Amino acid sequence: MAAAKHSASKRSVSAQARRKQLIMATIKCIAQKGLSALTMADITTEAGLSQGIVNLHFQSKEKLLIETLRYISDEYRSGLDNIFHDPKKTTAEKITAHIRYDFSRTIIDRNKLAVWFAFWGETKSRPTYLSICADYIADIASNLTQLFAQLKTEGNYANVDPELTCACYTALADGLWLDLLVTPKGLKPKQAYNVAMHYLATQFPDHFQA
Amino acid sequence: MAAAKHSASKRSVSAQARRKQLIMATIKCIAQKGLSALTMADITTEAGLSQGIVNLHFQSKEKLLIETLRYISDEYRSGLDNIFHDPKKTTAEKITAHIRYDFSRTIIDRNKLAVWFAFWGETKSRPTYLSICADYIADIASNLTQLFAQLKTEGNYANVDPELTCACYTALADGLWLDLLVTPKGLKPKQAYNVAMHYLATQFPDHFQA
DNA sequence: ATAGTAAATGAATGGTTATTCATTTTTCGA
DNA sequence: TCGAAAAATGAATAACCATTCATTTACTAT
Repeated sequence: MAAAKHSASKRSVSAQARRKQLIMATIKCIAQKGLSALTMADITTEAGLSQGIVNLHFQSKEKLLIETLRYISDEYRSGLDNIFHDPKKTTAEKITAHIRYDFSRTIIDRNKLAVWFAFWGETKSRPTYLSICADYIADIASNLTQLFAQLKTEGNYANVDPELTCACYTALADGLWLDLLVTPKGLKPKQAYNVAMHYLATQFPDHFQA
Repeated sequence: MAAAKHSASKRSVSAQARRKQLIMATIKCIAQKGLSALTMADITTEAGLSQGIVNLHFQSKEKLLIETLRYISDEYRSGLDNIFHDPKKTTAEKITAHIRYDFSRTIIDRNKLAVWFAFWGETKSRPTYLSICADYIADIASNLTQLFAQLKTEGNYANVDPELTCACYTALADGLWLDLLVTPKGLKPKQAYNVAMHYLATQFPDHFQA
């Protein structure tokens, strides 16, 4: 009856979809107000739902925050896993895809960057946040080190230390993300990508260009 | 009278010293509890003073936080300024000193790192935090780029792009700080220093060793 | 259609916390 | 030594906010 029922308005949405809707609203609100000024009312208003909805679906604010961190963490990790396990790509192509991904629109969305750093800023005092972060970091470092080790063999790069290169690239990417967040007018995504490539070119000059 | 009057106990301290005492307590508390759970009571208890003291010296909690960010920001910047303006150092020595400083005990104190990242996580929503950060970042980048440009000339490094090298080193250092904060058991200060040196060695191999 | 169930609402509650300010303590010049 | 001014205190206040739950609304199976 009547006009079209557009979008996920009001009811008639699965519990999972509602949870995701709330997580999205949380990401937006953290970016807009910061973790420390964030209220339940902000989140539910942003989601266009009622006050009590978060407690209904997540029990508490703290649990919603943890699920939000887990959401962006899983999203990031799964994107990289797809690249790592893609049988159609060579080692060098996987590395290129990894870096492209690190500076793609999905990942360097400033709302999401704000969420990353908001949580990182609290890890020292919140063991749960820390363990979620430590978890995916170890996972990714292991894959990337392996890729660098393979390329070292394939390309006869005698002087490359895969672990060191991985530590350096990882730190560099984190730092570039920070720059993209705090100096959005100073550094553009494309430039950040170029900086990352510039470093890789120093390690694997036959495969990557600055 | 009786026994000795040790340390800055209770009264008889200049306004400036009291302000610094409160800033120090704030740094410790942010590291312990995080920005979002931080209360005035935490800070005043840590300082061993009364409830109302922060409002007396800083007017509000927000102003204390801003002064705290400014404090660590100024401390960091002034240390680098001394190095940059030291007439007894060659260009290469200044760069080495800069990196040593970036990974020295004063700077990578985990309490202070926690404060840096706590504020960075909020910069998107707090223009004041952002402007304090953006300010010192621009300052330091300008000095460091200049040092790299000089060394390029002095050492005939035709392929070095001083601005790119500065952007890369700066991001790398930020990322390594983050690692030191979130994975203290994974990365030690000395290793972080080595990673930074490893990058510089790719740019100025005759002056720095990986 | 309808009853029964699940989802959502939002006003009320209770705990927390920044800020205020009347009072107390300390300092210091005369 | 004394008195005025400055510094510090901490109990009281008022605002805020996460959570609860009785009630309402929507969905589904019969």
